[in-house]
Amino acid sequence: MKKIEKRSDCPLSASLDIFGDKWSLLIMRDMIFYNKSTYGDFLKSEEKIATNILANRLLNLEEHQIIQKLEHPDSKAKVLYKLTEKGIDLLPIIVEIQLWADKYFTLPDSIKAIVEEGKKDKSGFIETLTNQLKQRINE
Amino acid sequence: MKKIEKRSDCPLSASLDIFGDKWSLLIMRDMIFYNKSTYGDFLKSEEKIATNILANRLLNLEEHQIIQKLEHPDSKAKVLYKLTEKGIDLLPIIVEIQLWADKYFTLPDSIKAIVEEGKKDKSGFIETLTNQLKQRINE
DNA sequence: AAATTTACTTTTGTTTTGCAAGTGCTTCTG
DNA sequence: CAGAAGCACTTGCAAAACAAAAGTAAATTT
Repeated sequence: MKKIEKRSDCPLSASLDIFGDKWSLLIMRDMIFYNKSTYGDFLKSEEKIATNILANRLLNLEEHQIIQKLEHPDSKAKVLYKLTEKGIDLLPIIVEIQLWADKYFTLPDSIKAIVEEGKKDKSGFIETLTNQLKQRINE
Repeated sequence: MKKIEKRSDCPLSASLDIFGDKWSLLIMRDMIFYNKSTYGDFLKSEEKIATNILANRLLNLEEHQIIQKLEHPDSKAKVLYKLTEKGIDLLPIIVEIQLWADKYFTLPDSIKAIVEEGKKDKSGFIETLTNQLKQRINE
């Protein structure tokens, strides 16, 4: 899809080449925290991603093996998007962003609860959730 | 500069609205790890950011109080860009991205060393560097 | 005082994004 | 079992963001 031109050897730069945009990590959030797994699920998110952008991002994430595309058990019309281990390992990054936001913004109560969990015992929270998610890979 | 349209109340989304692009965190990396502080410094980076984009990003980071613009002690022709506490607190995010990259990419030796430090004792590494950087705010 | 450095701005494309509509394959409904 | 609806995209087009190059203006160096 997009030309892959590595800007430098810097690991940060290389990572941003993959998910350094306004949408990719939101898709990951939806998969990790809200268990979303279909195209339609992602479209329903609060941020209202455009359908072409969503298709583009899903393809990109798949190409980088952060998600995988599988047959949906319930219907042939559906596609099941599933996290890979590489994708699950983005969780610590997302949590750190949330904690930063918690420090400097006012969060809505609905979200506050989950961020609070990560704040109390960060590595425990990440480890537990990561293990849960990795379990699901082989289901 | 840019219209600020918060896409949602999600802390992740709000954070990505600020630094969710391919350049902002690289500028932060340059300030945090390489002690860069002037426009010219940032332009010299390996990734070759365009001057207009750099100006735009610096303004954006300043507007969000992630960096501050000060008089350069050495010359009136120079501008000194300095991290704020809010900016320094992005360090854990950057470190997590580097650790993720370390797990899934091959890093060049030059960078490997510093990432290795963060890997051995993540929170110690972050805390030490954060303290150093926060010291410098009041200099 | 001329050349250079520094921090931008402007101009001119190119690329990406976002919206709306359309496509083609399933699956449900009467 | 035909038509409607659901689902995962694709396409077309205008608007916005981005990128490369050149230009500007103040400060500093030579």
